[in-house]
Amino acid sequence: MDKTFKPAEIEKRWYAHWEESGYFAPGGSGDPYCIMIPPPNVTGSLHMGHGFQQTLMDALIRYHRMLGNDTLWQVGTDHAGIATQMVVERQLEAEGRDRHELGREAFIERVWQWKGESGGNITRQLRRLGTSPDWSRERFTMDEGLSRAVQEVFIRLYREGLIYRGQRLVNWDPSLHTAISDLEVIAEEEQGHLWHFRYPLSDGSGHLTVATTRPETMLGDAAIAVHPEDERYAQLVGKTVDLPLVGRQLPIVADDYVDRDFGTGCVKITPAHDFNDYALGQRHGLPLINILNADATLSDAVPEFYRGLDRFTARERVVADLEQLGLLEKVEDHTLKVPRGDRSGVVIEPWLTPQWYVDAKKLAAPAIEAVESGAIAFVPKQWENTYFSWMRDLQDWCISRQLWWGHRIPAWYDPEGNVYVGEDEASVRAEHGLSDNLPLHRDEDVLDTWFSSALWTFSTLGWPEDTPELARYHPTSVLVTGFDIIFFWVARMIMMTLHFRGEVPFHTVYVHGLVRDSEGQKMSKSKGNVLDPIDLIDGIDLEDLVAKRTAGMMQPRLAEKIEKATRQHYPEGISAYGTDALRFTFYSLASTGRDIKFDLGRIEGYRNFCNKLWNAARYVLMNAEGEDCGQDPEAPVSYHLVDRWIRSRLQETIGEVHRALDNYRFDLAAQVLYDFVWNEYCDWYLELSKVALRDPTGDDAARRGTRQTLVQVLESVLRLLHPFMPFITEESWQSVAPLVGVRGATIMRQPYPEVDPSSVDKAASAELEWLKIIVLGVRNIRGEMNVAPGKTVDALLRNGTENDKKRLLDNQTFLMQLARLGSIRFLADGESAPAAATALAGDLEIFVPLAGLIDREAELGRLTRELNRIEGELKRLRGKLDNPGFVAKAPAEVVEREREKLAAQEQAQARLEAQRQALEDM
RNA sequence: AGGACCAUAGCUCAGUUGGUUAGAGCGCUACCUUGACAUGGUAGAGGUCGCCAGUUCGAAUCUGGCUGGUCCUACCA
Repeated sequence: MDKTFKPAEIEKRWYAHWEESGYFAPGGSGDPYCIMIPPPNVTGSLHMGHGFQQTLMDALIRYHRMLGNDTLWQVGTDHAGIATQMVVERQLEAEGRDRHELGREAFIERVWQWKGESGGNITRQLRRLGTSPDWSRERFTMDEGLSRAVQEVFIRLYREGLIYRGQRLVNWDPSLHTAISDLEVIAEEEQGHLWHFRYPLSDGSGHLTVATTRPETMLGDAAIAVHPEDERYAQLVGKTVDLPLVGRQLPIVADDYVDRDFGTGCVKITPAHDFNDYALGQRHGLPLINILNADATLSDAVPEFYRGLDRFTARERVVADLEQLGLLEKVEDHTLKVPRGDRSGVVIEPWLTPQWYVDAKKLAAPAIEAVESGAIAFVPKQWENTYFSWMRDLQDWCISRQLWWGHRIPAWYDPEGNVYVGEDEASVRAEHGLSDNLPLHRDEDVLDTWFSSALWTFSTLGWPEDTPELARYHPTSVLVTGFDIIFFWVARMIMMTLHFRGEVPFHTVYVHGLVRDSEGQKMSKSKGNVLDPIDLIDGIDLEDLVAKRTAGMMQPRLAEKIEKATRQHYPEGISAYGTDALRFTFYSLASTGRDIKFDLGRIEGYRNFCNKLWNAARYVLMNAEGEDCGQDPEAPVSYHLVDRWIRSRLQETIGEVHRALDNYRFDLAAQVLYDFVWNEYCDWYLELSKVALRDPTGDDAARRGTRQTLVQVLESVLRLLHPFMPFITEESWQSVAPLVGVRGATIMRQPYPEVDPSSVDKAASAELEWLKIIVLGVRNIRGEMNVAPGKTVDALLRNGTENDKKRLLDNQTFLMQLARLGSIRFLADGESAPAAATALAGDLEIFVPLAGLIDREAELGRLTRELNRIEGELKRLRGKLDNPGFVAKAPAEVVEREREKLAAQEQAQARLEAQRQALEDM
């Protein structure tokens, strides 16, 4: 074994072996346990959020697999309609072509081809994380089976009246030429202007002033609205104004939507280009004047002069023309929220188009009920509120997209515009008795990607077929997801699954935080602060990292800034930490918080932890291989105190890990394991074992017991750690397991450790605590007195009980080795203590004689500091116990505990005070 | 505007139903290459738990208010 842990080689070797051996497939006779992967976007590459999420799921899966559950982790990707189409369109653009030139069929062919070449990227990366999904069942939302499920769902919802086609305002992306959902629109504050225009009253009696942030929309104005109780305008309601530049007469209407205090209190109403205006228009029967084409140029509905202009050019033109006419009253700077498409980044237009909708309100009621009743539980629970607030105010879901890549809507139109929904053209004709010469054309649109993702839990298991997998693994056990897609995906899955399966998609939704950089900033390409989990595993040098982060940057200034920041943050690049260290870091950060700040310092610490574990295994193997470790059940074995102690502590650790994992507290599990391995097993037990194994007075049974304990505890620890650090545990386990008499092809399929109550040993714990206090007391003296580590000191004990005396007898060798003592003994009756440094272990006093190596003044200082601390403690305790309310009302055992503390502190004070006197008198 | 969440050591975070001397890792200081490990060991410094009230015998923990920060939803043209 190497002196340091080298992850790269063993990771590749073990992963290939696991996958080839089929260890990831379901199996086991226990209850089914199933997780559906939130399908990553097929165009994507692995980012820290994926890494984090996959790692959490893998721990759950490996844990349950080892618990004996029949474990299915369903893996796959989604087709990401817009994103994927954009990628391929950009490729075409680079070739100087576009998709229209290619035609729909050839274009889709091209997308499939691209998917075949690059779609495996993300799954390759998932493998690097050591995840253990059942790759043989990998699915893609555009697969034949899943497409069938999508079609089936669409047709059935249509027939049930839950899908309908309607013409209304949607969020239109003028660069992608498609509708997008509310959730794909990001509205952020930007600097703009508020233009004030005068609209002359038709009767010539003056004008009204309206304010707008989007002047070009005035060409589509249909009315002016004022507040019904606004006295300034009351007499104008019912009159009309002349719309400048257009000449149309607009009615003045009263509506309490208007805010009297904003601007002039008069609002121009453009029903075809604003969601609020649309609603107002409906109330007042106003016409919809659609002034935009699909690409956001002005349509034929505007005066000829403006037709075909881009919306922003038209804006300048309209402002200039109104100014010319003297109708521009003023322009103010104004901050407003501008809606932009999260993919394209362009300003989104509310636009009037025919689209398909799901009647979400009807589907929502049972979905709300499922969470209220506890059939589905969110962890942490607070996310249920987020879910409810979204569900209670649900809008109908626009599911059509004007794209080519996706599930094409199974609807056909005849020349009259009648719609027929069905599996294919032939069945539509047959069902509706349409003659063969009636021309039908299929709807051009595809469905929102989330429509197919909403079916994910059951479509991946074979629905609408009645498969055995569906019966066995559905409902699934837990969904692991980020809070950012509770609306997007979780809610829709619940609605669809309840409707089509009559059961919930999963029992638990575990909501994790979002990974951010060390300053809490969201990681994004444009900020240049993204970390690729693979780079943390393999390492990357500075130049490559800079190149990677600035690649494809449109703005050179931004690239420069990113380069500078990167060079500052990672002057040495990033070193290779390995998968296990990365994973353990993710677990340790997975607390209940919403933000996960990823700090390189943490991963370095856990890389060191891997190395610690590695070296602990090295030590154990060096001492156990080729030796008698008690594999033979006939050989007599006796356990020394230290063995009984570590075995007992192991049981507590096992219990805590179970509790933590059952509550999705990966951070606590990681903490408990780290603490046990490093601070107990390595720091104390391994050191104690050295003493035990070298003890010339020990017998074979005892040495056998210690070796057996060394290997058994390590072997258990490896199994405990395996769900978190799969590679290092597998590699070590292969060498360690035979020493405990276990042989197995893989640790993956070994049972997870369970608490063995018979190994819990309170007495051993107490005695070892005693040993530790003495060792730490002497070490503290040595440390503070600057005694050279190589030098031994002597220790004298006084005032011990019979128990202390017995313990000394039993543990003398351990004390001497661990505290580097030359001798240790009790003072004889009547023997006076020499000038010494003092430590206390309860009643027991420990003296380390000064005898030339300890500084009297330094010891006086040390005693004084300790006495001051005790003084503070006494004050606190006396204050508490002098309070009659406390003594009367607090539970008796609490009062008793405080009294004991007080007595102990008083005694410590007396002892140390006496010692100080003694030193001062010298 | 409404709602949610957060505020604990220099940094990143734990702290279970109120009772601990408030913990961990990283960082910091001193000493040490001792036979598993310098990706290490030993010892140490460092916190009036954001602020103010209240409930209680007792508050980091419960309640209210304030301040600061993050996010979500809805948006005023």
